[in-house]
Amino acid sequence: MILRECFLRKRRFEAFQSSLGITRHLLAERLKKLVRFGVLRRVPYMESPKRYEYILTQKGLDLYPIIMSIVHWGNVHMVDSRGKPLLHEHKSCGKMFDPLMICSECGEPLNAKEVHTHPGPGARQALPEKKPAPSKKRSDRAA
Amino acid sequence: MILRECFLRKRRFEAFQSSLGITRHLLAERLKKLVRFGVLRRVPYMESPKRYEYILTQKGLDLYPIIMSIVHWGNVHMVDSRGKPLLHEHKSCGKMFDPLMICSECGEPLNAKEVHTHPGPGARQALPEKKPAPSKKRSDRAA
DNA sequence: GATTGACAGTTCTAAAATAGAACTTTAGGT
DNA sequence: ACCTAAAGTTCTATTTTAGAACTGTCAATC
Repeated sequence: MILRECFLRKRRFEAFQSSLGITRHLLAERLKKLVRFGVLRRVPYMESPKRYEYILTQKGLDLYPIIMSIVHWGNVHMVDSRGKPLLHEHKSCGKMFDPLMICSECGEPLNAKEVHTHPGPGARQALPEKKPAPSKKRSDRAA
Repeated sequence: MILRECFLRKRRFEAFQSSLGITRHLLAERLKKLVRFGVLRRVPYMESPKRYEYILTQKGLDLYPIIMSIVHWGNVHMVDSRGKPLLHEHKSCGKMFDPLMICSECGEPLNAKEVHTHPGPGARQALPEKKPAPSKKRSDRAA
């Protein structure tokens, strides 16, 4: 939710706090974490008293498709009779739009059933089993 | 993470538990919640002893773009030298791909700076202020 | 010149949520 | 008889979060 607000151009502590209703304590922690993760940058906008604002790094900006798809899901599945809570306008083409996820190779819209997943080179290994010895099988016992 | 596993075709309690390492208690709660929210359906696959599996509803399947974009973000920003943890193959075109989010109207890839957000008809009203009475101003006190 | 208000936090305690581990139930296998 | 599998439940200990008040620095106001 903090990130959603960031994409809505909110940048300051009080702004996040009042629009989210989150506790100040938690907000402070989350902001620290987001900065530590490199998603936000804490930049001073005023000296004495020192005041900071939080702005998205590139790593943070790259979260945009995630936020967009969440908002879109909400627009489809969490609506009441009144309609969508949030509309998006594409400045480049001037129209109200929905985000659409496509295949980078063929351009077709993606759906779960058409996709197969493979472990990549950076796949993390299966965790070392809690029961590493399947040695309980009688056949293994003797060995 | 439970949902990610769902999209990887995991459906059963033990399967989620062992691949996520989540506590069984928490897993049971989360699954209940996801069923309550209409994202998963709990369907018996065996009578006596009753055994259930959890499968995505349409509402759940519609979360796909969210999961995809999270995985993609991870592939870009959480990699070590080895490379991507997870690869996607598009069955329709046969190629390895990345998900790409575009504007439904003009087809151009989306980026945060090109989008303007408007409150829609279903926007929730601003919360009733905690300090509804700015009556602390002396001028109001007397009244 | 004392008070008020904005802003960005910090500090407390009480109330959830989660971790970690063992236990339960129904049934098949050996 | 004992073991295993599956899908949970139950328990205590630890962590997080909620909720509210407090701090410090400045500017503006009374």
